[in-house]
Amino acid sequence: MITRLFLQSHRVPALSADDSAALEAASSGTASFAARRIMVREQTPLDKCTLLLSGFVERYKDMPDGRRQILAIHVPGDFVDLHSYPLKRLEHSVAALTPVTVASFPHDAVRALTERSATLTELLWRSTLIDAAINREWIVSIGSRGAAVRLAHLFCEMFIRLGCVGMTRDAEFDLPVTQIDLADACGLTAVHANRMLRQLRERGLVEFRQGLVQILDWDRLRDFAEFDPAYLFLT
Amino acid sequence: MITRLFLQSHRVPALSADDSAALEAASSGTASFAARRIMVREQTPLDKCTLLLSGFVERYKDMPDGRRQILAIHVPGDFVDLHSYPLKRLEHSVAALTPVTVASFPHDAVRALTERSATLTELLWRSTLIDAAINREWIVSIGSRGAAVRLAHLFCEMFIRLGCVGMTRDAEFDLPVTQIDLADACGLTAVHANRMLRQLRERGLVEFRQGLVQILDWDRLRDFAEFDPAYLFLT
DNA sequence: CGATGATTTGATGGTATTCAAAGTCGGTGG
DNA sequence: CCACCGACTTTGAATACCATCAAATCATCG
Repeated sequence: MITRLFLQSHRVPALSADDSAALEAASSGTASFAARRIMVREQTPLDKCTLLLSGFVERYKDMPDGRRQILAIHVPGDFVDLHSYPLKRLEHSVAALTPVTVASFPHDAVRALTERSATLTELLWRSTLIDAAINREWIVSIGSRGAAVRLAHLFCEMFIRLGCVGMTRDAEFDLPVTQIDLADACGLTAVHANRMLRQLRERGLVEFRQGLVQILDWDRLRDFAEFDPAYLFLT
Repeated sequence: MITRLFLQSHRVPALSADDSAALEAASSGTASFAARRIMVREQTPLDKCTLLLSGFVERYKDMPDGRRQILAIHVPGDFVDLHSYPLKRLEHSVAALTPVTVASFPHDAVRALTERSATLTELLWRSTLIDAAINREWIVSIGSRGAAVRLAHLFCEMFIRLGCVGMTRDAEFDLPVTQIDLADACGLTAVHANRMLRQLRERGLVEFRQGLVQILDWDRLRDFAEFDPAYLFLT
């Protein structure tokens, strides 16, 4: 059941057995990547999409001056580059944050799915648009929230998204990234991210160390981060 | 020909006469909105999509503290909220920047289009994903470019996008927004945006006043803004 | 156990925000 | 037609926030 986590995180109420089987069968196989390995380089023509089965993946853009902006962090069950089907190439790169396993879905097979079922089409399309909604929430975060709030918001988002695929334990979860990664995602320097993380810890909101996030007070963290999960479209 | 500008800006090489006619016929009619009118309020259930025929539209989110983050600026030919078809509601609001005319496409009609043609499906899907790619470029801009560069980049983007629909004149174009809007789009205060606009003018790159953008030196502006139109997927 | 990459801390400077006020522009009504 | 009004633009001064530079400490791993 390669597509189990994908369907689980999208709370699909009713997908016919037929559609479900067709989606599962559309995969052409699985693959693995080592941690920190570049999986897709920007502008490379693509002919298949990648469903993340295990591990964490980032989408990012490198800037001419050496800066790096992370655009998305993907968790198991995410269709990392489903948008390559209509676009044929990506304008950003994709890399593994940890060792990962993925399933491949050839563009031809995706097209066949869309010809077969409008419901499947809507599900897949919807999945790419939830990614876009997350992109927009990051615009809000980076554009109009302070540094500490940005980090807190990211932790809230990951807590909810990982919870959907059963990857949280009570009030903690693994987020196997460095402070540099957090900084690159939030549009901060690593130094400043470090100071803000300390502040979040000292305020008793959330603690991050070595890829482990411990939520100290969910209610206060949520309020501090102005976090409203509506943009994740879980309902 | 309601869909003329949409098809023009997406450089569709070959859409069958049938598909083209079906798309055109999917519209349920047109409507108008006054400038600064809210067209869609966030979280309202939607049953139709909106194609912008004339005028400018913004997508934005209001923050609890009164700040406002603009997420996208739409020009004629843009399917402003096509993503409401798979999502059923929007996590942001939509408002007219100028007087606008739009064409409506009921979700049912869009679904019928996807059942009818995989090529049309791909075209519509692709259109929503180009919006997402623009969202991501804004993340890059806001997250890792300085204020003046952000503004310059936005002017470059609008110049190219408006050029696609024939709304530029030589080296100038109308961008009927206020400095406050520019600031809200770029994650700046209006005061700082004003200072940076002066800097851009004094550097001889681009001049903005009263909704008119005049490009003083395109090559230098493009370089200054680190602008690469690849993310617009025009080819 | 050195080497490498990540985290932490300090000092300093630059960028952008905030607060305040004056100036400009269009539009409206007397 | 002109005075007035509100919204936008522009400027100044003080401050806050975040970046930069530098160096020390801490992990982790070959």
